[in-house]
Amino acid sequence: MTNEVRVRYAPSPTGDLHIGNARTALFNYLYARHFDGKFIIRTEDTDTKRNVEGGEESQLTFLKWLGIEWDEGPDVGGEHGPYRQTERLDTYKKYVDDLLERGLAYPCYMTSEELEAEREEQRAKGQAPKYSGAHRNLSKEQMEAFEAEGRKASIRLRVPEGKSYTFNDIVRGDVTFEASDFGDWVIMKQDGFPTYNFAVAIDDHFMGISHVLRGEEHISNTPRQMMVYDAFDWESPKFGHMTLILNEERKKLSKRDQHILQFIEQYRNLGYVPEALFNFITLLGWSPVGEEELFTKDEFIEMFDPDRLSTSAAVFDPQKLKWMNGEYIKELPVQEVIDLSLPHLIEAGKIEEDMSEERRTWIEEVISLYQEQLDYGAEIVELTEVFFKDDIAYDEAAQAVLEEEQAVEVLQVFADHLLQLDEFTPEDVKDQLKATQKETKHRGRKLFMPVRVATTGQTNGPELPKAISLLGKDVVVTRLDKVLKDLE
RNA sequence: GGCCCCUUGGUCAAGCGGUUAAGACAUCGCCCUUUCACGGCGGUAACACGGGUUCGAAUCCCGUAGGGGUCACCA
Repeated sequence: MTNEVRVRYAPSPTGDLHIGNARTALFNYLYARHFDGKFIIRTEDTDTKRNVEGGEESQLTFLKWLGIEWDEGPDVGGEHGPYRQTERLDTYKKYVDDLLERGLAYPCYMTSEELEAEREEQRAKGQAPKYSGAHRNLSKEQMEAFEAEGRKASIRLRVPEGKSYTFNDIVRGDVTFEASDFGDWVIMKQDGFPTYNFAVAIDDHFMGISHVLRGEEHISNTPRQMMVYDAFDWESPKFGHMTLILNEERKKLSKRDQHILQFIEQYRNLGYVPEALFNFITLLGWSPVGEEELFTKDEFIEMFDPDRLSTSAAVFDPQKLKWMNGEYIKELPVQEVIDLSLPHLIEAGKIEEDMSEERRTWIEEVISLYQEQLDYGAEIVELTEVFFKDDIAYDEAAQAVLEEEQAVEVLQVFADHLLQLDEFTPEDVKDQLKATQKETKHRGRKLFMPVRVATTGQTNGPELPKAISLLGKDVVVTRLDKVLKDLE
């Protein structure tokens, strides 16, 4: 094996791509690309009960959507495959047998009930739950007796006594664990499938993985994996444990958190831009040199530096993601903003799916009116509300504007002018606004605000002449009349 | 509870022995714009605490406190 950088992302096909996993994938990807190495995907599907249909495909789909590509993996193959653990069972078996033969592992016949009882007892005594080693030295006769009972064995690794395991973590420096903190742990389950820690070590070795970058929750798995490398006298990869992503309660982001969207799919569905998500996630737990925050993927690859991985956990801030996405949307060609937003208006029933050419032009203009304020596609629905409502409600601020003394006069004059109009372009509307100004001597907010509020119901919104033009003469005149009537 | 990790504004974060302790989001104010939005400028706001080491500590060491992770035949 050379010094080539080979890193991997190893998803379980148990569900969709989660933000935390996406970040792990992202950093491994950046690591590989920055150092001209290879990025590998391996499916860890040994818990067949938890695997979900299409799980792997979904993971890969959203990785691609984020702009992450890989060099080897279950879909593209490679020299170190297969890349699904369930297709590597022979390999695990072979090495388990080897350990068994050398006495470094042994069969354990305890049932899950017995093990649970053991743990309960330890907990009751205030001890750390840990396998007691009850079946550590079973005689041949004892094993046969258990077999005769119909029990099936799992295979446990004999944890060396008195040994300590230190690894130099890429993000944290030296971390040490004592062997005595661990009981003999299962490397192969009763069903013949390897356990996570065993399979990972075997695979990482045979796939030539040079660096293992993963979440901090794996830090205490590292010594277990080191035990496997030791047992075969293999050199272990370098490890790096990235900080966790926390929710606003400062707890590890869990799939059960209702208030935070945490699947990449959800962001895609809401009309987020993949580049923005990539950008945002990369800045969660890593920071570049300078003060800039908006970067392209290539820029990230260029400047990526594992030394700048942060050591303390980061709270996920959806608000900042929203802002960042808005920054990307501002830079997008209008057509892309339309593509991102229009489906949401259709879905919300604001506009019919098969619309006329005229209607399509109209809605596209409405959407483009909001490009600079839009943070994500689905937001268009609430932003454009005034275009689809019959009745508009006036909140306190709006009401206050309408009650200003000049309001009635301004609205009356403006309405009269609009009535004269044949054409209703933004320019025409603007001209009438000017005419109203001349006639009433009101300008600035005294002029615009009552008009804005009366026509849109809001004290803020898009550029007024354009908005009024798009609203259409009938709607605008009706709204003005209604307000004037109410104010009498 | 054992073990491991972490601790700079509300949030993300820079800082790696000498700084007026950056920047961004959020928030507040002002300016620009005949309104709004965008944008620009500015304000409020932080080194968890206690001991050391040092001429000097946000930076190094040790404690304390707090937070988190993990202790499965899940991954």
